[in-house]
Amino acid sequence: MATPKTEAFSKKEQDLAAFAKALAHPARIAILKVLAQNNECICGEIVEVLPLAQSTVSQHLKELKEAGLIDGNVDGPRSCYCINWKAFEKFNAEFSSLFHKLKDQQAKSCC
Amino acid sequence: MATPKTEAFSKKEQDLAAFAKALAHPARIAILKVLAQNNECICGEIVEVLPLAQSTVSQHLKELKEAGLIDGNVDGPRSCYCINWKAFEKFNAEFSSLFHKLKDQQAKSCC
DNA sequence: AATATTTATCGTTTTTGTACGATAAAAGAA
DNA sequence: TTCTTTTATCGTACAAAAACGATAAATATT
Repeated sequence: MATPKTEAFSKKEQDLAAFAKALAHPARIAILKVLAQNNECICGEIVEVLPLAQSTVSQHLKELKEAGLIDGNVDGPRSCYCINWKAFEKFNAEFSSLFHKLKDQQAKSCC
Repeated sequence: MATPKTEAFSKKEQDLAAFAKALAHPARIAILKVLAQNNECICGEIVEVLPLAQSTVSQHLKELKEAGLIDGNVDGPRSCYCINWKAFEKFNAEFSSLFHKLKDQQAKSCC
C-alpha cells in the first residue's frame, strides 16, 4: 500500500510538515510576496502577476488558506486576501526553535 | 497539461520552495531529530525508530541529501548520516529573512 | 431584467510523492 | 570462499499535487 503514514508521527512534526508543505511551491511564495507588497490583495491582481491560470492560482490560495497562512474576505464579486501574520509568525518561531533545539542537542558530529 | 511551472519563478523562490519541500514530511523532520540526538547516525538506527520500511527510510534520506540538508558517508557496510549545519543554517536564515522582509513591506492590512 | 465581471469549484490529465517488497551490491565474519 | 549483515536501488501500486478549461455562483452594471 502507498497510504501515507502521517498519523504515525507526533502532532508537532505533522504541523511543521504541513507548514513546510504550504511553502513548498514557488507560486505560493510568490503569492505571499504579492500579498505583502500590495495593499489591495485582490485575487485578480495575483493572477495578473503570476504565470498561471486563474483556477490554478485560486487553488494555491486555497491551500495557503487551509494552512492558516492567509485570510480571505469576500468583497462583492471579488476576494481580498491577506497574510495571517499571527499564524505566520508562530510557524516561523516553531521552525527556528526546531533548528536551535537540534543544534543544541548535537553533541559532536560523527562523520 | 499538468507540467509543473517551477521554471517560471525566480531562483530564490525555487530554492526556498525546494528547502520547504524537503521538510514537508513528518518522517523527514523525525529523521533530522534522530540525527541530532544520536552521535552515531547510522541508517539502521533510524529505521528502528521510525514506523516505516527500510526502503522508505532510505528514500527519505536520499531526498534530504539531495536537498543538501544532510551528508552521508559510507562506513563499511553501513551508512553514516549527519546534518549539514551550514546548509541548514543558510536556509533557516533565508526563511527568516523572507518573513521579516514581507513584514516590513506590509504597509497596512487591507482586509 | 439582462449582461458583464470576478472568483470558486468541478472534472480531467499529467506528474510527483509515498510506501513497500524484492533484489543487488558491498563489506565484514565464519 | 561462503554466509551474513547492511543499505541502496528497482519495480510497482496507489495517493496526492499541479495545471488547465469549463462552468457555476455571486455581485455589479446597464
